[in-house]
Amino acid sequence: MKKRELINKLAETGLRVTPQRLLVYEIILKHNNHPTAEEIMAYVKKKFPNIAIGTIYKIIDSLIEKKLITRVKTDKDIMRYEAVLSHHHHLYCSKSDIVIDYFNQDIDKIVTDYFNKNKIPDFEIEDIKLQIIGCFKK
Amino acid sequence: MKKRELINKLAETGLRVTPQRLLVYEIILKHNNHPTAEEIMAYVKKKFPNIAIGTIYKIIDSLIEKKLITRVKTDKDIMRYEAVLSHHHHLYCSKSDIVIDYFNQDIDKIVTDYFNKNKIPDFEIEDIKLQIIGCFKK
DNA sequence: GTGTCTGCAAATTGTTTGCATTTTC
DNA sequence: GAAAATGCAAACAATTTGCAGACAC
Repeated sequence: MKKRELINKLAETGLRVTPQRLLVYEIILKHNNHPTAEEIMAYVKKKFPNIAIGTIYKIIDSLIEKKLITRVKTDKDIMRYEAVLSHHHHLYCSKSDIVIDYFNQDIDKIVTDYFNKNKIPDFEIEDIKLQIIGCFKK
Repeated sequence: MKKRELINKLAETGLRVTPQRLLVYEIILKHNNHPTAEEIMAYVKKKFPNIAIGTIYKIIDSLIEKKLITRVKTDKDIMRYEAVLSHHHHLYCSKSDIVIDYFNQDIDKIVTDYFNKNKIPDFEIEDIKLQIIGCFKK
């Protein structure tokens, strides 16, 4: 995605396009390791050494509110973030805290079809994500 | 589950059966709302007014280590806990921080069969859980 | 120029740690 | 009696808040 597009996406939401906010958005979008707030901070600091961690959190909150990014839940007690692109699942490494994106439209369809035929009583499904826990073979 | 069984389960793990630990285990087991540490604390305090929050965390850690309970992460940055019974999934309410257990062996089988036939390259699957996000119809 | 955003520091929240005392086995 | 668990307080880590000055629109 070009920088111009990012700027437009930000502007569309009504958020002001500040260089810090743009950079944070860019990092979360391009970094495919689901960075934590501290990791984002470290990157931003290279360009803006005076950035405050509070500002990072405020920017993150504003992006979540405008649905440009989402939180990722891991077992550990730290939040990670990702930019929502297309629908996907997560591979969780049971040995480390690593989370990898997993795209698979076949399984999406299988699961969606199943729940279309078999509704959960009194519950309106908005989204279904798979947490695939395991480990990487070396 | 009878109290006697709980005591046995605890004793089997090698953990010492103290009244505080037994009570915490009982609460997590019977409370089906995935209580937080603070919620557990509030319950335990009725019987042991001097209980310390640090003790609650130590007990929780010991139960997790012995695999009697597991962590559940929600959108908010708070840990919740549950006693692992049989394999199940979670319904996440998108409006509140509520998490409900969801048991369904049909979908378990469908998903497992799929991944038995379609392996993920370089990844050894240990478990698959569905995060079903949506909201409850009133 | 107005209202939003940043940077800074202090406050808050959830969790962990160290140690003396008590309890389980 | 030895090892482990509790209670308490202090430490820590992640996140939030309040506010003055700076910046986007």
